[in-house]
Amino acid sequence: MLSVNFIRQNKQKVIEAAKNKNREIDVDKILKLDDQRLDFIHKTQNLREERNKLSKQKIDEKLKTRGREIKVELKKFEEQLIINNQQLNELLSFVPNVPLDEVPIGKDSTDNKEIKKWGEVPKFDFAPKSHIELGKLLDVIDFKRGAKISGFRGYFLKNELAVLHFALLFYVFNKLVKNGYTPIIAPAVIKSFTLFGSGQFPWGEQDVYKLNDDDAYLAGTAEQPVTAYFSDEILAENDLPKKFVAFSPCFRKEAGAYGKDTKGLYRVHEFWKVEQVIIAKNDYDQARQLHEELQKNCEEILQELNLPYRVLLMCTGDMGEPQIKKYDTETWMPSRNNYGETMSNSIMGDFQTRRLNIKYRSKDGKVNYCFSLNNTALASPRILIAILENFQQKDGSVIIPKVLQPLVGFSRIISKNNPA
RNA sequence: GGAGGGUUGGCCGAGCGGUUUAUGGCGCAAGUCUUGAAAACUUGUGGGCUUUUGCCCUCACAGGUUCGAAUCCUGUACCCUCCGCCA
Repeated sequence: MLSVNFIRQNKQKVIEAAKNKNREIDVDKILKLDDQRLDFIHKTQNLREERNKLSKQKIDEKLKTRGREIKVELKKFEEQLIINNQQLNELLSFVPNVPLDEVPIGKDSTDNKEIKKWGEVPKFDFAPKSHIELGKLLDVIDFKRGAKISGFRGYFLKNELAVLHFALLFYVFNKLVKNGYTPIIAPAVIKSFTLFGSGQFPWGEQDVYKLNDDDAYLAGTAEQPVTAYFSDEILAENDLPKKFVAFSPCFRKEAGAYGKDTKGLYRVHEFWKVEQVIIAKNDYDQARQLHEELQKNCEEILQELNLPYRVLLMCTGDMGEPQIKKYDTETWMPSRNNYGETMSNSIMGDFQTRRLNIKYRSKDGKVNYCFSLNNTALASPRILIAILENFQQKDGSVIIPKVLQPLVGFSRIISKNNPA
């Protein structure tokens, strides 16, 4: 959420930003509604002032009559103010955040800028298999029964891969704990305000599972519960930045992605993620530094796993509405013959913290909105695609990354004689 | 699911129809003092409107009663205790 005052003072910038993010907004209508809002505020304030003065005087019938009149008038303006505020907030909630100057302007993913490449893309002297084929051969993924039990995009992870899945998540979680991040297990059943707060709503409602008639939804990422952790609180500047490494299951309807990546583990309804979340003070330079730190963390993880990857600086047209700068980290996936997104690293500025009312008191006593950032540390099973496909051998076996071998207790996944 | 008790500022905690502009304490910040720090003292410490002065709102949230509500009534949310169920 941007403040109306910011929009008023940076009208052209806000209009440009929305256009660059392929969004339409009506800034003039917003400003007109705000003018009306101020008018109603003045009217109600004057009436309240009169009422307060009245109630301090000695009461007689004449004052009582005026008191009743004030009550009626006040109610009229208060009701109009409420309607006005609703209309204003509705429009405001659709205004996307303004990207930083270094973000390239572009229409879609073709305009993203590749800023880094790491690792050697493997060259196979045999015909490499996809993770779907490997999963079947090694008896470690069961899509058929997954669909039977869970439905479209359902899957079971089995045997060594189920163990590897846990090992990966734990390895990454523990690595960031050692880096000083506060470990946290986040709820996946969350209230709607957290989804609005993170900026998932109003844009991405169709992608979220809603439970029954309660105010209960399934989280699509731990970003949602963890960013909202400090909602309605005022933190001390000395305690910032707050850095979290969060674990949660993630649920996505993928309603806008029918027909896209329909096979395999790439795009599934249910997965698990270790997520980095930072709540920081209102400082762009520090935010940029923390953004780089989050980036370094996720790249180290891929390097330790020895997976080839590249980093993209996302253009305006391929960014989410809340974000002001974003890196996507993509890992090489042989079956796609391309890199596939495995991490997404964003600065949100105060967009989320305004919606969630997260503030801090600075050393001079002033209260201001925090900044928030987040980046994936590891999402599984998507990362398993890269591991299975990059480390496959001619005989179909898969070598486990060295750093994980002590955790899983084996060094290779080999094909089963009698796959179930 | 059932029965009670609770929710006041960054935190603790008074107030239970009108001098409450929400007592008091703690924490935090600034200032005075000091070589520096501590202590002590002074001031400040939620949001909005307003050029200044000042005004309005804020006692979980939403309604209601009243000339007037932190205070009385109703509903909702959340927390605590106990019973039941349960990995």
